[in-house]
Parts: sequence; C-alpha cells; structure tokens
Amino acid sequence: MPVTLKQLAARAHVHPSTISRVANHDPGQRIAPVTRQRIEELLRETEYRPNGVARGLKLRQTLVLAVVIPDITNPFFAALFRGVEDGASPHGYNVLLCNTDGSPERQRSHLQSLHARQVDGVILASSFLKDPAVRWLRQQRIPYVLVNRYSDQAHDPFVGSDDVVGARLATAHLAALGHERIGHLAGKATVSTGVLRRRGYLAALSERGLSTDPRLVIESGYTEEGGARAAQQLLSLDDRPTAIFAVTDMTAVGAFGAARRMGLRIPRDVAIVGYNDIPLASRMVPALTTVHVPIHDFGSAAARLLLEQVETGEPSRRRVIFNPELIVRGSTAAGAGDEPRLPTIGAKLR
Amino acid sequence: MPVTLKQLAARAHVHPSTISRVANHDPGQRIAPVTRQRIEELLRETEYRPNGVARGLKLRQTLVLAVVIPDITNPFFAALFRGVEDGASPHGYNVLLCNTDGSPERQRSHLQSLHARQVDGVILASSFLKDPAVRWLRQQRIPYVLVNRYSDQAHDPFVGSDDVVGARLATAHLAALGHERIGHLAGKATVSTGVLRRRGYLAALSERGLSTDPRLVIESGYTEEGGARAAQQLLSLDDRPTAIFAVTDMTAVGAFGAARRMGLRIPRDVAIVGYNDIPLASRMVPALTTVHVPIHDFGSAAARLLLEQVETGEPSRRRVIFNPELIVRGSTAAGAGDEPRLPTIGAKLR
DNA sequence: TTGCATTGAACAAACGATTGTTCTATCTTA
DNA sequence: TAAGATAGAACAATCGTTTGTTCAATGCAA
Repeated sequence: MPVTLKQLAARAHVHPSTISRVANHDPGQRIAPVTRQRIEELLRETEYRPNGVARGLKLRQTLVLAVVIPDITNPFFAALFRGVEDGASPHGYNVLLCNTDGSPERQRSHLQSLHARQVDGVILASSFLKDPAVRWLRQQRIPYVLVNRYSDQAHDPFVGSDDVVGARLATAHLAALGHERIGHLAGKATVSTGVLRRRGYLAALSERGLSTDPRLVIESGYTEEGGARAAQQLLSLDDRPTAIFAVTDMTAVGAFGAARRMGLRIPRDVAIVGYNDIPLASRMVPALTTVHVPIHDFGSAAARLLLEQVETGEPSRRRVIFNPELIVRGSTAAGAGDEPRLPTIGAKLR
Repeated sequence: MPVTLKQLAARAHVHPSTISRVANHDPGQRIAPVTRQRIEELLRETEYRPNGVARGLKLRQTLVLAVVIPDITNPFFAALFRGVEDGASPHGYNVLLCNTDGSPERQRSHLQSLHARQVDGVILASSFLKDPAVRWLRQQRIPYVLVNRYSDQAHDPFVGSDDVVGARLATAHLAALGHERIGHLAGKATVSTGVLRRRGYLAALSERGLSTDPRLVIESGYTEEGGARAAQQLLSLDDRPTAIFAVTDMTAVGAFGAARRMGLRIPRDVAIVGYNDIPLASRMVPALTTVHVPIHDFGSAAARLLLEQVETGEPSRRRVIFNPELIVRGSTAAGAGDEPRLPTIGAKLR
C-alpha cells in the first residue's frame, strides 16, 4: 500500500493537513520554513503521491477523460486517439478508450459507465444524427466534444472538416477525369458523414450536369466488409459505374477487394476515391486517391476544446473546422495502364 | 450533478445506509419488503448510479485497468487493445490507454500516474529486459501482466508466443527456398522479442549449416522508419542478402519501402518475412509472408490473467503461450516473377 | 505587565459510499 | 404481564484528501 497523509503526519508529528499543504504548496497558509523542509524531505524520501481517488472525490475532478469511438483497429481512430492523448497527457490527464462497434446500445452503456466513474469529459467520435446520447450528455452537464461526426444542427462543440466540401472535391475530381457514371458508397443515413458526403457527391454531379442515378448510391456503412459488399453490388449493375467515391478509406479498401475479386482493374476499369487519408491509403496498390484531413489534429484540437470546458466549467459551442484537401494518387490515375505501378509502400509520398 | 445516497435518503425518509443496502442487495441486513419496494421504485425513478469515485475509495477497487503500449497507431497494438477491452469490459471494467513511444521515461511516468490513480491492474506491452518498471510494479503490488515482451527470466505473468520458435520457422522457410545469405532486422537488444527472435534466426541458420555473417544482423527497432533505415543498410552491402527476416511486420513494411526505393524487386531480388501477421500484412503487394500470432487473443488472455489476480488478490505466475504459425505469402514466393501479382487487398486469404 | 497582532499548526467538516454495531419497537413465550 | 427474542432501521466509523476555522504561542508596542 502506498503511504498516506495520515501515516506521514504520524511520522512527522504534525497534522495531516500540514503535510497536505506542503505537498500542494498551499499559498493560503504559512508554514514555518523549518517544518516545511522537514516535511519536504519526508515527501521525497517516501515518494508520496496523493491518492487520486480520494483527491477526485474531494475535488470533484478525476483528471480522466474518455474517448468513445467505433473501433480502435480502424487506423483513423487510432490516429485520432493519439491526437487526444498527446493533447491531454501533458496536462496530467489519462484517457479511457471505449469501442462501440457502431452500436448505439454499446455507446449508451459506455457513456453511463463513464458518467458513474465521474470522468471529467468525453470525446465522442461515434455519434449519430439526433443522437439521444448526446442530448443526455448535455443534460448531465458532462463536458463533451464531438469529433468527425456531429449530432445535429444544435451547436455542439465539434472538431472536424467540411464533409460537403471534401466530398465535392473527390467527386469533381472523378468527373474532371471524364467519368460520367460515378457511384457512391454512402455511409449511413443516420450519421452526419454519411449524409453530408452524399450531399457533396450529389452537388458535384449536378454542378457538372451529370445525371444522378439513385441506383449508383448504396449504403455501405463504415467497415471494410460493408464497403466490399456495397461495391460488389454497385459493380454488378449492367451499366456499372466507372468510378466510385467511397465515404471513407476503409470502405474504399473494401471496394478495392471487391473490384479485384470481380477481375476489375483499378483505375482502368474502375477508379476509386476514399476519404480521410489514413496511413494505409498511400500504401495500397495502386495508392488510394483520397481526401486528406488532419486526423491527429482532430484529436488534439478536441482535447483542447474539452479541457477548455473542464477548466472554465462552462459548456462551449466552439467548432473547429479543418480544410479537407484532395490527394490524387494511383487509384484515379488518368492514363494508367492495366498493370499496377510500383507500389509506394513505406514511401512518404502523399 | 447526479443524485447521491444522502439526497435519496432524505426523500425516502430513511438512512442512507438503507438505500445503499437496497441498491446493493446487501444480504447481511434484512429490509422490510415494503420499504425495499419503495426504495427500489425511487432508485429506478431517479436512475441512481453510485458515484464510482466514492465507491472506489471505500472499496479500494476502481474497476479501471490500464494498457501500456508503445503506440496505438501500430495495428498490432490496436488489435491487442481490442482483445483487452473485449475481455475486461463484460466484467464492468474500463480501460485506460497509455502510449510510450518506446521511451522508458514515458513508460515510468505513465505507470506512476496509473498507480496514483489506483488502477486495479496494468497490462504492459512495452517492457524491456530487466525492466526496473516491472520490478517496481511488483514491489508496489500492482497486479500486472506482461504481453508479447517479457522482462526477464523471473516468472512474471505473461501472454505471448514462443519467439524463438517463430523466428526459426521464418528463417528456416527462407533457407528452404534456397537462400543462403539471409539478413535479419533485429529489434533491440534491450527487448525480449529482439533477443529471442535473433536467437531463433541464428538457430535456424546453424541448423541449416549456413554461416552467420554478423554484418547481416542490424538493429532496426520496431518502427517502419527504423526498418527502412536498417534494410537500406543491409541491402547496400557489396554482398547483399537475398532474403530478410524482419523482427516485426512494421519493420518489414519499412524494408519493403527501402527495397523499392533501391529498385529491388520483391521477392525476386530480395525475399522478406515479417512477424505478427497484422491486418496490413495480407494487404501488401506482394502480400507479406509472416509469422502469425493471435493478437486479439493475446489481449483477452492478458485481461483474464489480470482479472484473476485482481479478484484473488494474489499475484500470479501463469504464462500463456500461443503457438506461432508461418503464413507463406507472395513476399517469399518461390518462383515469382519480377512483376507483383494481383494484390490481395481486402481478401480474407491468409 | 497587559493587550493585541501575528505566526504556525491543529481541528474538523466535508466529498459519497459501505458496513459492522447499536438501538427501538414489535412479537413470542412462559 | 414481564422477559427475552427478533425484525428493521438508524448510527457511526471509515476510505484519503482538501481547506476554512480555531487555537495556542510568540512577538511587539504601549
């Protein structure tokens, strides 16, 4: 057992409060220099560290944050988490990680558990549109920040990028290459990224005067498997698209697999664009054209926004929006042959 | 603020202890059925959840575990973490995630912080040989489990695979393909996987009667960049190796990049084998031959071992060792041409 | 020498829950 | 009817810190 204040007090023949004051450099109470030195020596010698749980109870501050995401094995969320930890750790916070696998039920249960644990704040990257869980967070006055996905028009504190713009960039790029039938692997209608990226996709099409065949838009969800399934369906149409804009890189990866299994060559038979620019994107063969967003910065910005609320005690309405940026790579190469070019695995190319 | 026991007690005109007993179904004290019902109704109505911090202080049990790893953006550790969470979450535990970036200093500081927070146990996947941090954990009587890397011959509770066997499998495979100059990207001499996999590599060479040129073994660390650097050095030798066994898949990825940048073709000019079988391995082009270990199971087994200790209060010495398994893929294909074959991105092939 | 600041440390009340002990009715039983 | 058993709930201590308040001792001035 670690040493407690009371034990130290006994050893130093002083009251526990005195030790506490020395340990915390309490300015509200003068301590005789001689006793202070004696106690400081004792603290050093015993390597005293205040019991965080007791401290948390008294101060109503646990110095623990939580990150709630669908799945940490998705590289997007891994990078996001690093951003959060890198932002929060220097301020003395530790970070809990909760995976929901996209299930609202698991999300709810995690949030309740986090609330009971009195975490100081929550970073939520798995929210749905009109998510009751978000309303609940607000009601409970738990500081929170939404990342990447937002919940509804209400001004939640949010970090992300403009999904409509990003999706339009991606789709316009395909149109500019001459593609006229462009399919879309839409995420989910219950998630902001799904709705907004679909909107950007449609906007780009209509700006280019391209028809919008509803059969070219298929809900894929956000997993590789979902992307593969949806892409296969898309590519099985008699009049199949020559290009696909996938709602995320992971769904694009699924689409890659599906296309390959159907004997289609990328980009010659079907061009593919993803979204997020996860590390895997640049390593694929051909490398994946995608919309770059600063994932790590999402995390650290979210941490900043959250800590701001924690320290002021006031809920924030700030939104941090980064600019999405199109990164053109081999999966949409204009005049690419049917043979994949030399892979860029490990290269630092973007 | 969430409702407290005292507030409920006031509302129900009973003593807080009575509420607590009803909420916890305390068998040590009889409660009149009529009061019990009244209180249960109140609990339901107010959605009372005991304050976890107060509970933790009193019961000396926080229901929080911690996972300490080098870097969550490495897919190996992401899968490992999922295993831990999937194993611990059903038992009511939440899990803190700490990244060390391989720095002993950051590891130490994280562990101290975790200790002060009174976490119930630690899963450590970033330990070094003779790691003072591990000794410290033992001294502080903090329940812990080492994963993947162990610390020394002392019987720490451990989950992993037999690295010597795995490395021998990998190296023998290369030898069987006819390679006579086989290089090794060794991790670090301060880490068990580095030492043991090098030992397995050397064992395989000597079993095959191959010479062991010390210039063919280079410390690479465990990052992609380290792997790239070391591989470049290896492949710049006048008498360069025709095959490389990399200590992990991520270092192998680095080696891929280096080889490519030097204009070498895989596997024709240089064959490459990795270790761990991360999801990325099967997606590379050519797909990476590697030693498969059940990463997710590492995590859940570690959680089991840890909870066992937490519940019994006794430190364990159990070791869970999984069998490593060679997965042969394109990066060592016997008669492969100089053109990469169709990539297997997204395929479920192993 | 008395009185009053001032210094330095002890005291005590929280924070919210758990749990062994005590207390007060009510109920048995002789 | 008095004594003892029993049921049901209140009481109180405790976990380890923090922090406003009180208290004793010293110093200084009048």
